[in-house]
Amino acid sequence: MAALQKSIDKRNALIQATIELVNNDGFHATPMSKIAKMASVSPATIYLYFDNKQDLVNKTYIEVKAYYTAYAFETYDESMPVEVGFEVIWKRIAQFKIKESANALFLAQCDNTPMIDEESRQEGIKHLQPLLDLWARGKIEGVIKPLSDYLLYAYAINPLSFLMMAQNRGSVKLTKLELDQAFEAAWSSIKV
Amino acid sequence: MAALQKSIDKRNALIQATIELVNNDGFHATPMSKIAKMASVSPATIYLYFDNKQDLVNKTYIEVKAYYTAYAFETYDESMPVEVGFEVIWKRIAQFKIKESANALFLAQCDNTPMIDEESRQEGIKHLQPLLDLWARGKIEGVIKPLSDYLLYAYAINPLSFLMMAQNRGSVKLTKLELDQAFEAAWSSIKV
DNA sequence: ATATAGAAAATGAATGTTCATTCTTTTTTA
DNA sequence: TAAAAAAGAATGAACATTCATTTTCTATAT
Repeated sequence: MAALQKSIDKRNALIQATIELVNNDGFHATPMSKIAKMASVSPATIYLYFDNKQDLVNKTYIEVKAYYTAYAFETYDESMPVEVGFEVIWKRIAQFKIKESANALFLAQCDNTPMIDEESRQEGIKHLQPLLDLWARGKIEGVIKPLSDYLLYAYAINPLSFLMMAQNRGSVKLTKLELDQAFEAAWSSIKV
Repeated sequence: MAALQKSIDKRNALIQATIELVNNDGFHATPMSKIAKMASVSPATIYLYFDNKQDLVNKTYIEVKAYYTAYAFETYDESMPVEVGFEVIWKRIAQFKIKESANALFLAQCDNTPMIDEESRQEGIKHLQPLLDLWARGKIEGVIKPLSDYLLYAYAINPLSFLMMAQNRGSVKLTKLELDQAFEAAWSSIKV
């Protein structure tokens, strides 16, 4: 038990170090030795937990993605009206991008580069299903425009990623007002 | 004259090879030797045209960005009404993402990773000024919502990048209809 | 027009470093 | 005390960059 606990701590430390270093320097500019040092572990120890560098980053991606989607749907309930459901999910996602910005930044980087295996990427997409179901219901009820899921995502959700990245770079500071405005813009673009 | 011409050809070949290889493998997974081979040139020759690898990718970025913005504003004229001007620019940008997808993909990758120097990134942003001016005019005339430029960009322009990347990955195929729908969504989110 | 010397451009082969991964030994755990 | 976990040092490959030569240009003298 104590041993297992210790192992989990080490694994977590490795995952955290990977996120932070990849965020700062990018995947290929991050040596295993640096990850090990930041996790207070020998380089060789990494290979007790992961097969190799690619496996480490794939598993980190999947783990962060799972955390993200759990966070996103935390307060959502399928019995909510479409409009309410969308607002609830959208605001949780926004909150995630703000409060968990390191995690969010890591996901954005993974989604925008060839650093992740296509297989792991697919794995990550599945998790958004409840949102797709909500949109399907919204289309049937005539509340949401009959657009493809990709279009809905591009206008309703993805802009948050862009804003988060800009904020993280220091180019912009998202106020409460701007966040409300962003939600309005998102809703305007997909509502009937 | 003939010599200069030859030099420009080699430089272009190097830039093209950089774009293609970085798109496929990412910056740090692209060795200089591979770039040289694709450009039919010796590795040493790269250093006659660029200081080092970072300089090569910075210059490639700035060059592609300049091409992009020239393309975007090609058919725009400041005397146009705001609504028309926006549509004209938006559609040119869409066209660029579709017809010049390799260039567009390269820019997206640069904008979403730490691979480019902050200085080169700043350099690239300036070029969008005519669009910002158009928005300023639109706000004064009460045609466009009084949102920050980052918000406007996030909802009016950036979704195109997302759609382009998804299309490039084969996840979606943008039809003429979907492009029109995308424009409608973009306009809905920023118009008063 | 042609030949040629000197400069510029280009090359392939080194160089030295960095890094992922493995090996052998030591430490910790049960 | 034996098995598991961890460590640090070693290994070998990959890579950015440089070096020593060779090739190509160009401008001038014949």
